[in-house]
Amino acid sequence: MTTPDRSPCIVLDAASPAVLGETVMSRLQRLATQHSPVAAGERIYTAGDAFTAIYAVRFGAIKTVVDDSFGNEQIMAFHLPGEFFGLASIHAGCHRNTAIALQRSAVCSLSYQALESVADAYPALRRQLMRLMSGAILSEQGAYAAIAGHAAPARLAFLLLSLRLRMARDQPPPDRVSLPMSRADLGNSIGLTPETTSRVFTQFRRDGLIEASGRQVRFVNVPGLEALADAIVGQSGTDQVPQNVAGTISSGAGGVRSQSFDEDAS
Amino acid sequence: MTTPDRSPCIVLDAASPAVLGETVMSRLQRLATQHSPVAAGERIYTAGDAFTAIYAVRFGAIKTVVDDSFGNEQIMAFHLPGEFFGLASIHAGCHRNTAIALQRSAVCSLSYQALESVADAYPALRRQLMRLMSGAILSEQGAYAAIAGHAAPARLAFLLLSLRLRMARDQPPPDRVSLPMSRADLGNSIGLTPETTSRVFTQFRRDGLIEASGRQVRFVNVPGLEALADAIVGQSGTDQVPQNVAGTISSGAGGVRSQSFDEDAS
DNA sequence: CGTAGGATTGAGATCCATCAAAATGCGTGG
DNA sequence: CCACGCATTTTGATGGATCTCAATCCTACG
Repeated sequence: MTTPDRSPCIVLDAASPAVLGETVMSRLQRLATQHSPVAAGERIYTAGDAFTAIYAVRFGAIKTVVDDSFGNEQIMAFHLPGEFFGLASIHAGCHRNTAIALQRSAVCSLSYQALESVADAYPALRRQLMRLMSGAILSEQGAYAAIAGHAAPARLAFLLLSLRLRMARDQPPPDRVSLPMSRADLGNSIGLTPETTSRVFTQFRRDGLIEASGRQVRFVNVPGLEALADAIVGQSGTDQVPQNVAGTISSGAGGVRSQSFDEDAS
Repeated sequence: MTTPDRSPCIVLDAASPAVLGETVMSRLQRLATQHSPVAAGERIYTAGDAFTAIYAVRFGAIKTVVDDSFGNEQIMAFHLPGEFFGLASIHAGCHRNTAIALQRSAVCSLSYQALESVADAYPALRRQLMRLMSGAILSEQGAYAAIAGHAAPARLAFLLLSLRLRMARDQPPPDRVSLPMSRADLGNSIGLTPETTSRVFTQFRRDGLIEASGRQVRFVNVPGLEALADAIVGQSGTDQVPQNVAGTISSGAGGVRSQSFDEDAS
């Protein structure tokens, strides 16, 4: 599974040398391990495994899940290309969730021990790591607010809009997206049954909000969806970048963007 | 509000000098600012404020909330003595939630800039900070799993058990606890209305799981509550420390323990 | 072409929010 | 010490939203 790293990890490509410097970048690239693609359904790591590295998605899509006593799976988050996962496991020293590929996917891993060494030497990297972790907390909070005390349409609208923004890494938000996950997974992640999820989909279709056939979704009326999701996101509706902070965009819910290593305006 | 720091912050007291060393400890204590107690309902910080420091609870109890478009408040988490809050705001550079005292409380703040400086000099502190952040992600995940697709009794049982463990910082779990928050807040944090929350309380009373009068709660049948909450926590029921990692315990949901600065077995 | 898994739709039951009202607790002031 | 007023808690009745069970349809894939 651990192949020699030919092409540099896309995640590290995304990181701006302007922020971290060429030296840090090259050191980071050396400690990144490319993994060969895995098929849909394959596990990247399993709950209970020793924690040794954090992961980033190169292509495909990953879900992180936990299982309850009865074996029911609860999806914690989806992780799209350029996003990190496995950060929650630093604390415990072993993985607290299981990472499963939703489709043919490839990830790269950053040895946490090595990452610590490099970070010891480069404060700038350390700060980016802190921001990355903080962004993960923020994402969780957004997802939490999304499902706590909100109706099914609001939850689904929120999730779809979030996925739409995250699927286009830098491009303007696309009209059409190809969802990497089933209706069941989509619903599970926001606390809905597959049936209810499907029903809300057809309702959205009837209301002219989207066109959907299978996993292909076309966003027809984005403002309409946003009106539904606004009950969740709050903060005056527009989820704009706060101010002129050395900042990046944080999607309301979902994965942790590697963009956190970026610096767009500086 | 910012008074000279007389007594060392309880949070830093909890940090083990054995891990960080006396030098780091004294530097940390110097950058910690004690704040005078605030009354119930007072805000520690408000969403939109510039982010300058992370906070820890000395005594009392804090809730962090976000407001949706309609002004409805959604409680993200409760923070009990010894726990940190405000970590989600590192990413954005400004606070993304509002921290409100549930009762007369005191907090201390750690200037983030100063914290970074000290962390630059002391790798051990940096690692503890990373574990602290990771623990926050873990807590959010636990809370998320708790409310996603679970019935009201399971959610409330989970929350009560979590609060019970966290109210006793090191002592064995107490039979009786005095909840710092109203039924409404209790319910809001797990996506329930005050009425439903009250009903589940009476149901728990009828079933002999707890005795409750006002905010005083006596845990009569802990295994019974755990059976309800087990549908959430999963992981083979017992939430034990993973292995012989340089690890600490992470309560399933809620705040971030300052215990993260501790090292019990090493 | 046939099968299997996913998606959709339907009917019924259940859970929870809502609206409404009564009861309890608590601080204040008489 | 008691009475009052307000907030919180509790309880009830009702309706709506979502889950469950079940069947059908669709699509992808062998």
